[in-house]
Amino acid sequence: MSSRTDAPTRREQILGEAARLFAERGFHGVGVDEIGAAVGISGPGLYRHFAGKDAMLAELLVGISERLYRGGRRCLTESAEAGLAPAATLDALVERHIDFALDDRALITLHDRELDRLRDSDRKLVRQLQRQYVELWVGVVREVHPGLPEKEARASVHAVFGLLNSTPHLSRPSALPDRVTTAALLHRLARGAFAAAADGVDGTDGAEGADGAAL
Amino acid sequence: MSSRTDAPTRREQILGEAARLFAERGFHGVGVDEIGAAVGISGPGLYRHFAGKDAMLAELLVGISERLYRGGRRCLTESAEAGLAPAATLDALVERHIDFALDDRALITLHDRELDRLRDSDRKLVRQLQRQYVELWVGVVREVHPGLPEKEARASVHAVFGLLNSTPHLSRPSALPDRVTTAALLHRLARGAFAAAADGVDGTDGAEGADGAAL
DNA sequence: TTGCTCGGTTAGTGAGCGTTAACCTCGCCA
DNA sequence: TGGCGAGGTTAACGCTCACTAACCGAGCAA
Repeated sequence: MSSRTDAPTRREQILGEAARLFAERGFHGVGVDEIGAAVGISGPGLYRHFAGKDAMLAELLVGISERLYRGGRRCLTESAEAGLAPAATLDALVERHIDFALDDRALITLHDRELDRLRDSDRKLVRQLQRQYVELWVGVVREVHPGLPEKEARASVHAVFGLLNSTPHLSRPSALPDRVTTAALLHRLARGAFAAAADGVDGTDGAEGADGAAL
Repeated sequence: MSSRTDAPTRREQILGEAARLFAERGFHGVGVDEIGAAVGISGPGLYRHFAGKDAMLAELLVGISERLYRGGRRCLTESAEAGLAPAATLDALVERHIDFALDDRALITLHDRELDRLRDSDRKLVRQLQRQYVELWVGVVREVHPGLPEKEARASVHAVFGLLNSTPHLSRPSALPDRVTTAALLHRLARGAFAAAADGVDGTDGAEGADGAAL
C-alpha cells in the first residue's frame, strides 16, 4: 500500500529480486538463502516479511495478473470516453501489453511458466484474472473483425500473447533491437496477425485503420 | 534406433510419460516414483533404462531440438529441389512447425520451459540446435522480405515461434477449434505477422505469394 | 531506565526425493 | 541343468532445502 514514488520498501525489494531469480532459474531452482543474499540479508530473515517462499510467488503472480487486467480495463474505458474506434482500442491494448512485456520481463516469464506451483486458491484467482483479461481482448477483437468466430478469436488472442511475450524468453536480450524499435516491431506483428486471422472470413479486411501503413 | 512403426519399446514408453508429466507439473514437480507408476513399474526400476532423471529430460530436449532442426533443413532442401519461391519455403517451414506444435505439445512446452535444468553440455547442445533452427528461418524470412534488417528478422522469428507455440500453454485445450481449423488459423496468423514485420521497410510487401488469400 | 517491537542472526530439524544396494525371477542359450 | 543377463523389487541412505527455535541488538515510547 505504499504510495508509488516511495523508496522501495524491503518487501518490494525482496519481491523484485525474487522475481528476477525465479525467472532466471525457476521457482524450485532458487533457494531462500539466495533470495536473502540478493537483498543483503541471509536466509530465514525473509520470514519476517513473508509467510514463505510460496507466498512470494503468489504475490508476484497475483500482482502481475491484476496489473494486466486493470490496465486492460483502463484501456477500454479510456477508449470509450474518447470515442475511439475498435481498431484504435485494440492498438491501445497491444501498446500497453508490450509495455508490460518489455518492462517486466521477469514477471511475464513467471506468469506463464510457474503458474502451477501455486496453492489451489491462488491459482484459481490468477487463472480467473487471466481469463478476464483474455475475454477483454476477445471482445475488442470481435468488434474489429465481426466475422471471426469466437473460438478462433480466442485462439488468436492466445497466440498473440505468445507473440508479445516472446522477448522475455530470449536467452540473450542483446540480440534485440533497441526498445522503441522492438516495441514498434511487436506492434506491427500483432496487428498483422489479427488482420490475417480475419482474412477470408469477414469482409472488412481489417486492422490498418489507425495510421496507414504501406500495402 | 528402433524402426518407426515398432511397438513402443520400454524406453520410449517411459520417455512419453515423462514428457507428459514434466510438461504438466514441471521437471522438479514430478518424482521418479510417479514416472515409474505411469508405466506400471515403480520407482528405481527406471534406472535400468536411464542413468537418472536428468538423462530423461536431456534425451527429450535434445530429441525435439534435433527433430525441429532436421525437419527445417529438410524443408529447405526439398523446396530447393522443387524450385519453390522463398515465400512457399517459408510456408513449408510454418506448416511443419505447426505440426510439431500440435502433435507434440508436451515436448514443445518442455523445450522452452525446462531448458536450464540441463547439464551444461546438454544445454549447450540444445541451444546450438535452437540457434541453427532460428537461423534457418531468419535466412528464409530475409529472402522473402529483403528490406527487413537482420535483428528485426530474428526478433520476428522468435515472436512467431511464441505465437505458434502458444497452443500448448492453454490450460484447457478444448477451448481450441478442431485441429485443421487451428492449424489453418495459426498459419494465417504467422504469415500475417511476417508480412506486417516488413511493412513500410521493404517495397515488396509480401507474403501472400502462395495461395492468394483475400485482401 | 525499562521494556516492547521490529528486523535481523545462527543452529537445528524434518520432510522429500534422487539414487544406490542387495536381492529376486524369469527366459534363454550352451 | 546350469548359468547368466535383463528387468524388476524393497529398503535404506544422504543431501538439499524450506522452515522453526532461540537469541540479540537497535530504536523508541512511557
